[in-house]
Amino acid sequence: MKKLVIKDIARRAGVSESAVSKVINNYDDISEKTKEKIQKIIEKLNYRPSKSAQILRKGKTNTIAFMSGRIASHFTVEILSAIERNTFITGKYVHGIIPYSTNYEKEKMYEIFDKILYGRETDAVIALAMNPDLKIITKYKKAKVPLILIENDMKDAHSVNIDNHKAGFMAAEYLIKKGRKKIGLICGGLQEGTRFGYSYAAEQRKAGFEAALKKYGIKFDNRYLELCEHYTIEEGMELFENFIKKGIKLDAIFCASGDNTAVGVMDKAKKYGMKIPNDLAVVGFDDLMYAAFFNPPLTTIRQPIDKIGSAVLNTAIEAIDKKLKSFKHIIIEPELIIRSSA
Amino acid sequence: MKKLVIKDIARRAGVSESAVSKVINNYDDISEKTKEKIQKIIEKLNYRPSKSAQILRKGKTNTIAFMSGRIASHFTVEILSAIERNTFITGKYVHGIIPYSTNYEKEKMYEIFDKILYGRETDAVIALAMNPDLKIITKYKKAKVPLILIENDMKDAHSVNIDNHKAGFMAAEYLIKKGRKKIGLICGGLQEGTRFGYSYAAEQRKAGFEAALKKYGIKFDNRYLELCEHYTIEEGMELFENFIKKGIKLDAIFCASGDNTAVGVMDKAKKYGMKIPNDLAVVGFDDLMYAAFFNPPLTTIRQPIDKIGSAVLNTAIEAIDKKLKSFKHIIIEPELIIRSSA
DNA sequence: CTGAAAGCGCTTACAG
DNA sequence: CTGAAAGCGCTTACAG
Repeated sequence: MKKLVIKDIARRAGVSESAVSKVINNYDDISEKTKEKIQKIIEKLNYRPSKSAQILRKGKTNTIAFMSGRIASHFTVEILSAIERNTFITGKYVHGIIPYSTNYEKEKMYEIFDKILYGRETDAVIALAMNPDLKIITKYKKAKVPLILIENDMKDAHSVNIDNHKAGFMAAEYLIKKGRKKIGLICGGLQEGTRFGYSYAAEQRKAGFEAALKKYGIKFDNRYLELCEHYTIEEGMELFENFIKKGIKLDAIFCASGDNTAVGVMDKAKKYGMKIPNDLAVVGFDDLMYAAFFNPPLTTIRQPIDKIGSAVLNTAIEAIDKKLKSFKHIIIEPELIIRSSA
Repeated sequence: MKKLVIKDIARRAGVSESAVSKVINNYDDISEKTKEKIQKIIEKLNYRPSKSAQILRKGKTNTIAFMSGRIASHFTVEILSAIERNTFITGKYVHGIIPYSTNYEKEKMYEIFDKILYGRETDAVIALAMNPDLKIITKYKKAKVPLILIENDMKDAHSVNIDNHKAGFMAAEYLIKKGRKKIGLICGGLQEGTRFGYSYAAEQRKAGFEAALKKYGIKFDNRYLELCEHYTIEEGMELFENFIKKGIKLDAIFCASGDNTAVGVMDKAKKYGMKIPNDLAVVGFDDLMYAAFFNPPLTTIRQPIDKIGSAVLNTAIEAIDKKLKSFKHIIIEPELIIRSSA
């Protein structure tokens, strides 16, 4: 089966390739009659223009990169899916979102940033929980390739975040008002040198958490902090045991690192004979779709995923279309979802 | 910032574009000396070849399509992620897997199949739980674009499946041996006309389920069957209530439609005051990463996702490299994971 | 080992 | 309104 090219259509229709191209691209400097004739042949032969040829010629890929540590993370997926839903709504970049995962490796992250930029692979980049240095930001700015950060905020790039400070504050304040005194914090992205590096969002959550403690006159004991790296259920279990090993008896834990961690914490705490929330109150982060079905149902901070998704995609589209004079920094309100775990 | 092209590199190195191309493509008919000189300049200027130009010229996209109803489904994600992990292992098609979602619409599915094929968008297509007609299969075969089906099986396409018949059998037999007599079945993909259409995998699961019943002399009452369409937790709740409404009192339910359904069923059953597993045993399907943390922990059929992922990717790669003389039909063993819900 | 030339399949000014 | 021509940025025979 020979591949169909524009010349084949032109020949059969008895017109020029330009004419066919005009039909493909919906230009209007073409007569209705010719247009119809060409359309019929295109449909009959099921012709579609070669994507790569179009990209090469137009210099526009109609494609947006979505970078994350890995797509398998359920939070990542919910974000990606929200973006996808919004492509259907706007009709733009449908099937044009390409996932790139850094495998949580910093080097790979830089490689991908470079590859996309210099290889002109996509029209824009959406980066979830990525913490590139200023050099990357500047390169993208200079090359005028829009970069939209989620869970990060830098002056010379667009960004969409929830109010992480407020989220941390809300969680802590809720626990304090419930009478909890010894509140542990599990948080990722607080240390530069590690595999997972620094996260702006995490820092904000911690700051908000501490602000609430301070407001109510509670001093934050640094031993009440455990650092998260992998964001898995298993790590939540380990981290809970770290508190035990340190001989610390908490009456609450705020898992700023996400619901996965909270699931692990609850599971392990129960194995130590603790009742949740009586002996230990647990608050998660994200509100995964399963949060209401864990044992007990998880109290958590909801990230309004769909709002984030639409803000991100719209910003990307506007930036690609050069409708943005300056960098957008969108803040979305988090929400405390109260269930049974706290 | 002017975009760097091969000519720039050639000029700076004082060589021809061909020479640069040879370095990019790792050809060896070039002297070490020239090669090094060119490499240095490429590195210094951070040059990357234009992907679309390469694709256009080489006729190979280095890209594989991954089709599914939507990527947001957690099962889909786990499969996609397994494929992704395997791209890192093989070093092939890294960041070359492009998700296409049909939004569960049959028409969109056909549109995507055509678009990919005629627009030469990818080198191969992996289709999860898609049920295209013979015409599509034949078109792909003729065009020699490899098509790998997951959760479906057709003569003229590659496929990777678990043994769904056995899975259905295992689930039913386990419940019967536990003394359950009135076993309900929730299953998707059994009806052509609907939005979600027919699924080969679902049919097999049901057949296996019925085979076990038959073996133990239990007659399957058709009122014990509820049809699933959306595979969500909420639908699981509804479907459970359908049994109640029909006045049917079951002592077990096998959710062949997946763990999500099982979660919904358990939740609603508890609201009706039933104890799980005492009053109602529930078996799910998939073994999602959260399955052990629901209330109670879910007994379920595990799909060995990573095995599926590597089988799928390897088949795709082999097929693209034309190493396959005939269509591969890979069957992977399912596994019954016993926890507390049954 | 090196490079000039053709061409992949389109789109875009431009002339008519 | 129509079409001839140039060119997007590469790679691939091929001649030397």
